[in-house]
Amino acid sequence: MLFSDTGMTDHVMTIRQMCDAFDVTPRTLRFYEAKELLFPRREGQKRLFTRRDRARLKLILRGKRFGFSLEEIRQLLDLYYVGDQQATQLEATLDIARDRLREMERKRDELTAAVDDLRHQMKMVEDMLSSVDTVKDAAE
Amino acid sequence: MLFSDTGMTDHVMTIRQMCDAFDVTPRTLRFYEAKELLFPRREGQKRLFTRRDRARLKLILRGKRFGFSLEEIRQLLDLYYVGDQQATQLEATLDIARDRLREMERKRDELTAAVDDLRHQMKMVEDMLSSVDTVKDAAE
DNA sequence: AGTAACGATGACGTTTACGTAAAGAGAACG
DNA sequence: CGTTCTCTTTACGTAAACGTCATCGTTACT
Repeated sequence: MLFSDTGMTDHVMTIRQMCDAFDVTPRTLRFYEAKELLFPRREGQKRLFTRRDRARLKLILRGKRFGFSLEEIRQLLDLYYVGDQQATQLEATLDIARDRLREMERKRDELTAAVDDLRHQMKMVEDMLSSVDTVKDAAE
Repeated sequence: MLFSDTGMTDHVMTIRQMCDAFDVTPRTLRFYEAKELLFPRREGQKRLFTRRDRARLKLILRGKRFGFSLEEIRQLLDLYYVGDQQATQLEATLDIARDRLREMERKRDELTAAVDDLRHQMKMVEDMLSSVDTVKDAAE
């Protein structure tokens, strides 16, 4: 069981502790649970978030910053918590993973290019400004 | 006028040509115009998209892939089409640009880390699968 | 026992980014 | 001249991702 939690250090957290730790609202956490992105345990009524939930939430928030939808993120999350499944299932999972990886690499490369573009553009504006300053210096 | 189109090569395009070229719907282009992301000229009723519009649309679609909102993209676009403004305005513009740049760099770095993570995760699954195959080979 | 405080469960509201259908203007073709 | 496109505006609809009540159930003081 390569990826299953043995739960040695399962320090659980309440919803409020989670909100403070990750800067999200309770609504968000309940929403993620409804969408099967998180699986907090229940103690009576109350939700208890495990280490696994925290790891998943971290990936969720990261994925969101990259512009992935929650549904895409859910698929990504499944890659990280495979558990003991059939090998055929795993092969399919790997295919999805390869797709996601390609997408992320493409995104990263585009982003790198965009950063360079923006840098270049800023440099032009900066040069323009400095020349204006020179003119102003000369005029004063 | 460092960034203004002189319009030498202003081959204009109809909305349909734009849609085919960029794989978007007419609705999307009109929507972007309404949100002041594009400024097609008018010939009577009809919209005519210039080289400038095409450049902007390219940046819009790129920005969307990065997970920026249209409003954020609009601010970014303004950086690329400064025109002849006051230097004080440009300084403020540069500040925004620096913020955006930092955000994009942070995103790029996170994405790079995520790509590495995913690669690592996939390798583990692949190893697991190959060991399963070995067992299967031995059993057959 | 009373009353905050925290958490749960609906259920309706909101924003973003368009989709989609209705109705009309204008060129083009047979 | 009628019809067929392409384009227009107007307007209502929709999916995603939550926000925002309202209501109710438990602890937890005091």
